[in-house]
Amino acid sequence: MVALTLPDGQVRQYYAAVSGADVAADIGPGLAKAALAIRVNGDLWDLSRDLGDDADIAIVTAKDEDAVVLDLLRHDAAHVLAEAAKELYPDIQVTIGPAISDGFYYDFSRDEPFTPEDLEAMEARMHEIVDRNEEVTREVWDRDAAIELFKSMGEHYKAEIISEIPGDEPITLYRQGEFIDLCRGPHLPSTGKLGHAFKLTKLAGAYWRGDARNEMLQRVYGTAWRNEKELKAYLHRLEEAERRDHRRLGREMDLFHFQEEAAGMAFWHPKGWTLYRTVEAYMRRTLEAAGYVEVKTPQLVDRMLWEASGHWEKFRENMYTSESEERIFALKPMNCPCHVQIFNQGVKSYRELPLRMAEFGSCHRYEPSGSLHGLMRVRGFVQDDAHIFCTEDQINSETKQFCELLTGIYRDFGFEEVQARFSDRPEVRAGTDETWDKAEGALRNAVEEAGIDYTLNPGDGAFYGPKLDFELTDAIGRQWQCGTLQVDFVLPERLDAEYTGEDGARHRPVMLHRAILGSFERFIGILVEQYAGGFPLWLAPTQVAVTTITHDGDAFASEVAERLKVAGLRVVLDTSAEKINYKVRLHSHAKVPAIIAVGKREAEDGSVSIRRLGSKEQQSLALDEAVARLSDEARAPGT
RNA sequence: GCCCUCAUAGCUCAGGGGUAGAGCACCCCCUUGGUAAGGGGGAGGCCGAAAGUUCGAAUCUUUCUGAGGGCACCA
Repeated sequence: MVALTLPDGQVRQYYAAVSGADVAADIGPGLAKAALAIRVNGDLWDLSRDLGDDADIAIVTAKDEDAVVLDLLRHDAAHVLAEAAKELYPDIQVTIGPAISDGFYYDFSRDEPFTPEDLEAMEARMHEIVDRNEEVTREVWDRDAAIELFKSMGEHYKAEIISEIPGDEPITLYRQGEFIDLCRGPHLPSTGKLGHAFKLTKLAGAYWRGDARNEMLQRVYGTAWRNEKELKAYLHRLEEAERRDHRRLGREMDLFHFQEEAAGMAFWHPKGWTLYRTVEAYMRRTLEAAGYVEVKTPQLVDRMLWEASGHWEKFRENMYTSESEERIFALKPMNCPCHVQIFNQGVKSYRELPLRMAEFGSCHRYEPSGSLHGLMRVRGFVQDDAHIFCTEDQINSETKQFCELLTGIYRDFGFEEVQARFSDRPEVRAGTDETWDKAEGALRNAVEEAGIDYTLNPGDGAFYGPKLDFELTDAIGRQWQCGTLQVDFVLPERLDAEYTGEDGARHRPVMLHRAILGSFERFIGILVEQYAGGFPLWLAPTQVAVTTITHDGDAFASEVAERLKVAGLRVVLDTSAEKINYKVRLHSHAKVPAIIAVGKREAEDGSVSIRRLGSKEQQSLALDEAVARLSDEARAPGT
């Protein structure tokens, strides 16, 4: 006899073996129809599986927790895709096909590449398979028999996967129609349950087992949802992301461009550079207020220094080099060794610590061509870098201060949500356990006291010290890793940094490597996407457009523009012979936050009509009042 | 770096073995119109680069470069 306890506490007793489907049917025909899977003592099972023992159970339907249902659905979609692919191209090998966020993929091995037409054909076949409503059955196989089966089908990848499944795990195969696949499950009871709210989205290459030394497989990506409405919402989300794409907006708003001759390095246009300088000025001000000193170090440094710092050995492949006077120089990929050189000038006393040394350091790194991505991944960039030289005892307070500085800065840029990832000691590391204890404890305390949510990343610290990585969340929920704080015991040693302590003896300082924006390029890319180009007044490259309705307003418009400029605002004056409708449209497209229109009326009474970006409303104000309000709003944080 | 796709005017794109086309943007003229496109005219391209096939290549082939989507990488 089996006793099954439902979520509401009700206990059902069965004398014969029952499956989840049986129980659902027993409870009611509606549930039987809606049932997708069953939860058995917390684990998700197929409906067809026999429930052997007493258990707490819950029938899973489409109404259940999003993540669970969507995962089931997407995993099934991957199987249906594989079935479709096998039907259409019998010569291919299937490998793996998991559910991922927003969808699923399946990796295939095939000599001939898939074409976009193949993608359409596979999608069409998937819909057919759903309509066939094939029953999905679970089978437990003997390991060797399963390996033989897949080998006989020419599915060598599958055979390889089976042979690596731990011995104590059962080998389960799922059959739907003619298609049989190795899978942990669970699956929906039949292919019809998938429904039609899915779409194949893209073709891509992917290495077998994610290793670049292996064969490149062909990956087919798709998205799958419970219903058409959700699918549409998802596609809409993609459009929204595309609308915000900084590469597109960068061109449309005339902020920057890239070209072949300098792949991965931005050409900043006047408007983009204005934005850049605004961000830079803000950072300079904020860092100075936080007790940093700013420095500037050389771009091109002899390899001797990189050898001493250890970069030459570890990162040489990614460094640009140049030769002259029979010496090899490298464009700096980081600023830290140079900062230590400044620290090392003269004799440092403990009284000078913590020494917070900042640089807007222009760095170059050779990034693989395939990884370049607009401003987000570039080869030439400027870090908002700084190194804090301090004692071990100061790690705690410096970290805490840093966390506060960072959240304040993110907030000023409109990012409220910050998450941290805390990476502690790796297996192979420098420094004593005692020092690591101290450093880890300091970082963890600080991030907690700063009220930042954090997750643990055990063993992922740098060999020279633990670190905190900071992620901010943007307006459409995407996360970007920008800030970092790394404790370093090694570099001061390698480059022989020291200070005289209270005891008169020489000591090694600890170095905290830290950045908040990460790189200006990337951060500005994120800002563009965050605001979809519609910047708050203080950041907008052009803050006010002064437009005229008729030429009667030209003289007054010039006066208005001049007044605004004197008040420190970035203004364009548009006295062209276009109609006001056209001008409003033009400057709205340019995402100018404030459009002022002046005509005869305004010229006569010395007022202006202001229209804010995104609003259809106009506000009529006296010129003085308008200048005061706009310049007040345009004031950058900290000024 | 690897796989797939792409590269035609400033932008978005059409065309396609017989030396190029639209809309917007740009310039000029007319229009002075009260809040998201008034009208007319003009200028603008060696069709990403190189080689090959061909009587003839923007079009076909190959290589290269760059871009897009992934994978790998990301001190």
